[in-house]
Amino acid sequence: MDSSIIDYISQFVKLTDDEAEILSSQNLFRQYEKNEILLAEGKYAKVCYFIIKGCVRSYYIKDGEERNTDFFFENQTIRPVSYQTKQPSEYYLSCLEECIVAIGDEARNRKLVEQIPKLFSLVAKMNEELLLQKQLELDHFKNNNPEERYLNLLENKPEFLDRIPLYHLASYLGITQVSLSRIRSRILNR
Amino acid sequence: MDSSIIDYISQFVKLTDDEAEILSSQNLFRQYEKNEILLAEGKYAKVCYFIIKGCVRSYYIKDGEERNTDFFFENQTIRPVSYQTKQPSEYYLSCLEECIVAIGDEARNRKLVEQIPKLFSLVAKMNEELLLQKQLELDHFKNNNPEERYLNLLENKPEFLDRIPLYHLASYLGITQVSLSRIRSRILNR
DNA sequence: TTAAAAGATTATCAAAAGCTAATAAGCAAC
DNA sequence: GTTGCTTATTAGCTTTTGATAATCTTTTAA
Repeated sequence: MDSSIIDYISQFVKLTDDEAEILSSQNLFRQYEKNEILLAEGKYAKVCYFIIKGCVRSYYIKDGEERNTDFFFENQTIRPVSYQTKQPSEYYLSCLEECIVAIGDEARNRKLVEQIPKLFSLVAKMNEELLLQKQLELDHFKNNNPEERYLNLLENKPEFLDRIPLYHLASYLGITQVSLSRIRSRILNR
Repeated sequence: MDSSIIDYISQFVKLTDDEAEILSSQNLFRQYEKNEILLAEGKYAKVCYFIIKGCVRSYYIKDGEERNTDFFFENQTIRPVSYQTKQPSEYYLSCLEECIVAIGDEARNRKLVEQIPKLFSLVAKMNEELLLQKQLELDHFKNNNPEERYLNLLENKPEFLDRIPLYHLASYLGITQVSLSRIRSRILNR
């Protein structure tokens, strides 16, 4: 049994042995191939994900082109917008690498929170933190040009550069692949 | 007594008369002049705000220039990043107009949630919703050019155009004032 | 090992944004 | 009114990005 989830949650709240047992017995693991789709546009997200291993890419289609919005790695939770809104998803979730993922559907999640009430405030805390990060990310994006944003990525998320192809990073940075390539060469020749 | 807060909360959860009474008796109102600073960079945010009347601008300084991050109007809650993180604020909050604001410090807020427990899940719900909005806002910002972003503002937040000077909107749109002016004339002559 | 596919860079040209400065319009105070 | 201050537009020039196409490199699979 993989203990990633228990380890992850234990960073934030103390779990009793019973609670840890509940968690580890409840979780459902699945393996996905590279490029396999977890969630497609138009579908309803019935589940949340916790990545044990691998990398998941979130994107949507604008003018026929994929626009990447997020990349998720090990020990990250994916709670699709569609899971929250109960509306058809506007986003795709697709595996950038072969992935091992823990999956929780709504009934399972609700039952878990009933059995371990402290999970409720943990989720609230995590959402607060996520909200904060999104705010900072948006502010940064608005007030820095593409070159600054690329340098910021190099500095703060080097794993993105290691594991994600540049042509995917380009739309994540809000620019074209060609422009990103020019920025990189501009930085090199300086 | 102003009933904005009660009315606002009642949209989301049913309040008993007792609970409404607790809320309306607890709240502290303050009036601020135009251009008065609610929170300055480097200060600790000890309180949250709920705007009864007026408009508050959030900004920070980059390269000596003000960069606007948000504008808050009537019936909006401001929960400063610094209030959440307990770190000195990187943002300013300043009144764009004369304002009437309800203020709640941490002790008061905590006590309120104790007396009216359903407020806890309300706040959690609101944070979820805010997170969703920020995600959409960020995605939109990344994948639309300045002209599209301006048109989107016209379409979806016309009150911004009515109540906020263009030179403040420019940095909110991630461009210069001059560029915004060009975009506007480009749209007109078409 | 070789061919095909995927990923990255370079070149050219047009469109848009930044920078700076000048000008114009709107509005409040005297 | 007219003076000053704030807000908005316009102009000239430079830099950057977008669009498209061609080329080069790396990875994958036969």
